[in-house]
Amino acid sequence: MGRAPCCDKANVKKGPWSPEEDAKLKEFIEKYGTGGNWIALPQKVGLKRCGKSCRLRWLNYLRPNIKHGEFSDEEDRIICTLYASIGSRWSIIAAQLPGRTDNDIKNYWNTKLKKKLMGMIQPNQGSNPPFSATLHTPLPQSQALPGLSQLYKDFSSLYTPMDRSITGLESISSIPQNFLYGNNSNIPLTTDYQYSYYGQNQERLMDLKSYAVKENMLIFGGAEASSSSDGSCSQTSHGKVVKQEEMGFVQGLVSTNRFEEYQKFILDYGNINGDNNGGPFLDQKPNGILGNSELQYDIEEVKQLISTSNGLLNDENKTQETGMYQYY
DNA sequence: AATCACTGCAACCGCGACTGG
DNA sequence: TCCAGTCGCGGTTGCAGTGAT
Repeated sequence: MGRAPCCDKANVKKGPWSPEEDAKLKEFIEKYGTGGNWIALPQKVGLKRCGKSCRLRWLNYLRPNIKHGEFSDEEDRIICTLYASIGSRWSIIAAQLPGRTDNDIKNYWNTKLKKKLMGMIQPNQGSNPPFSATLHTPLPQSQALPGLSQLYKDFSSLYTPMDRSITGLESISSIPQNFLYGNNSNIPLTTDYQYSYYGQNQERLMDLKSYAVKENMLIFGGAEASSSSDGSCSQTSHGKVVKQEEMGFVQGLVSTNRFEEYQKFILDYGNINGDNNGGPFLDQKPNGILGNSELQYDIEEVKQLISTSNGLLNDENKTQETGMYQYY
């Protein structure tokens, strides 16, 4: 038995939207809203379109403040960072890029950014890196510190499945910077990556170090490190919202179940908007954690990531993922 | 000028998750 | 608790535009 169609496909127009249809839909929604029911909307509007199609058209094209056109380097960086950390969760990534839609970002990744990165990690092809890139020197294996498998275990005990009723996409959109910031104040990035995690009450729960063990570490983004020298934290209250965000990231982290491979991706990243006050991430910059506008990728990992085009997730993992954690 | 190949993007499709009766 | 209806997401497709031959 098949799934019931969401609309009467025989009487539904498909294909590109005409300006008239756009105008009708836009006018209606601006006047009356969606009414919380997309399926019923086309009839109200007088369109022979599927409700899903209307929703898509509105979200991706007609909705106010949609930004089209070139992606900036900053946006590239954000996309790369988040893709490396959470995979193809386009809606979450889009939430970090005001005015961009998940579809836009998905298309951009599939058609341009992926190629850009592939070009960069295949230097023989002679293309320029999308952002400034430098090579890192190999690190001593002997200095290896606990990897993310251990981290995963630790977090598993800290978090429980999430209650969606108190969460939303918006909340998860703010991946806690705590994890993305590395402390490079004293130790060169090339030899030390420090994971720092601050939970509620700004208590430092975990402070892990890891060392890159492979050669050819890449840095995406500017080489210049920015710091939060005063050590102050702009967000003084860490209630549920913060926890949701933490959860979002941790889930993104642990859901991959490939921590040892994953750990080299999200090593040190900060100051995502290139200033000190912008963006949802920076608001939560914890005490003493330094931002660094660099992203570090292991070449082979990036290659693999791109070539699989499934990010860090696969079906095999999804079962386990949903069993242990829900994403939202 | 015609044809072909490639690219980018809008739109569609199917599925899992959620919700309310 | 179940189930139908709906939403939202990510993968995929189709097509128009553009460049190369």
